[in-house]
Amino acid sequence: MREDLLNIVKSFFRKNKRLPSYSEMLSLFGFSSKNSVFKIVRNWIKAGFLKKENSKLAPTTKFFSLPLLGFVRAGFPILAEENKNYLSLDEYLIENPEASFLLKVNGDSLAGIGIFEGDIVIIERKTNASPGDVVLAQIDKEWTLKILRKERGFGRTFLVAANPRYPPLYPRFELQIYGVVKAVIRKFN
Amino acid sequence: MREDLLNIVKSFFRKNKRLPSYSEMLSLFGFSSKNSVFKIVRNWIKAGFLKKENSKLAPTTKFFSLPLLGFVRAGFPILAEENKNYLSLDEYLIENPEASFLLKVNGDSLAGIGIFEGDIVIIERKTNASPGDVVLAQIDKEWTLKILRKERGFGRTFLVAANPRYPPLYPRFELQIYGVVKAVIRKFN
DNA sequence: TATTTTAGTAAACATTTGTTCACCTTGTCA
DNA sequence: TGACAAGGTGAACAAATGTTTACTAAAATA
Repeated sequence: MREDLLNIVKSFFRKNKRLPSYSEMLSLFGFSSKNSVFKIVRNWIKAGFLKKENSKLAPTTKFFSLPLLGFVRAGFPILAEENKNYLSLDEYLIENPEASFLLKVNGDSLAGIGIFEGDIVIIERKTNASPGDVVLAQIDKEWTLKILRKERGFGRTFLVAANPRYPPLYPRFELQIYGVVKAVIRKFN
Repeated sequence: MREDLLNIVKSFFRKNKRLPSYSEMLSLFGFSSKNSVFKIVRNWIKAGFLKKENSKLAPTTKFFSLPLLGFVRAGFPILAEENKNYLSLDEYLIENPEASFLLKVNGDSLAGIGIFEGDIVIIERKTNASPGDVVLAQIDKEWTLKILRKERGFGRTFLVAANPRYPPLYPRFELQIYGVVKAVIRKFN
């Protein structure tokens, strides 16, 4: 399956954001006949790393994905080839790219749910949200990132932090929701 | 700048994992001369969304990126066009794709540093790590995800949780580091 | 208003693309 | 041992690609 050659293609894509043409692979691989490339590519298509529609080559999701492991139980991760799952982060995290943006978090008001200063949250623009959602909102003209709550009965909506040091925020005049947090990411080091 | 047409191209790329050819853009845009496409693409290249090397078209990082906002201070997010930053998640999160894999977390032993059950961590394969790193390790043949610590002086290395309910783990025989956690991601809902 | 720039059409073209065919070598395995 | 699939070379080719040139209409600008 020439995993080595596939890695060459992967790093070419990483660098150039496109697949190499057959002639380019020719020199990348050090071969001298386009047909060898043709046959190798055919295998990758069969294996599901690449695909072709009307003779235009493109990667598949699998091409970009990292293996996803899981623990069977406290003890052993599933490493077996057949149990591997693959996940492409971009696709996993961003469902609606047109309406999404990122926000760098500051403050520790959401520390209780594991959102810390410096984390990046993925926010999807929308003006409605459900109780429990983490929302980017404007409360009485002041921007903030908090958890949305609703009073029992036909209650008002208000905002709470996930940190006992911050009191709940009840809007004096209006509470305008701007987007909801779909994911958090944090990089170490 | 025809942002609308660029969005068509973006969603084409999202779906097909490649850029459309000029003829394909022709029908995507509803134009009837390849030259109009040529000129539009030329503008996108000038604007930094696409690039070209020896007449092969490819996206740039900016093409994939989401706008990254930040709070100036408690109060207002930077929304101004000129202050926008862009970030491509895949590139940001995975520095070394060949050596990286994902692991679904279970247990709450790292809850103190905001790593919860169900989160996904990005692990980079390596056998050495520094104290303070979150590591995937085998301690006396048992796999675990913990924080690496080193005793003062010329001390032994051992593992600790980020949760008072779990005691530190000193290896009886050996502590084998398998990789270090570079990032965490958590999806809501 | 007159003038320049921008966005589009239409046709022509060299280059490059992916594909196919015939052939050769090598290692696998029955 | 013999057969056969797999991996490679080399040449040939139709189709599609990106580019160029000339021309037009509309919009921006002075």
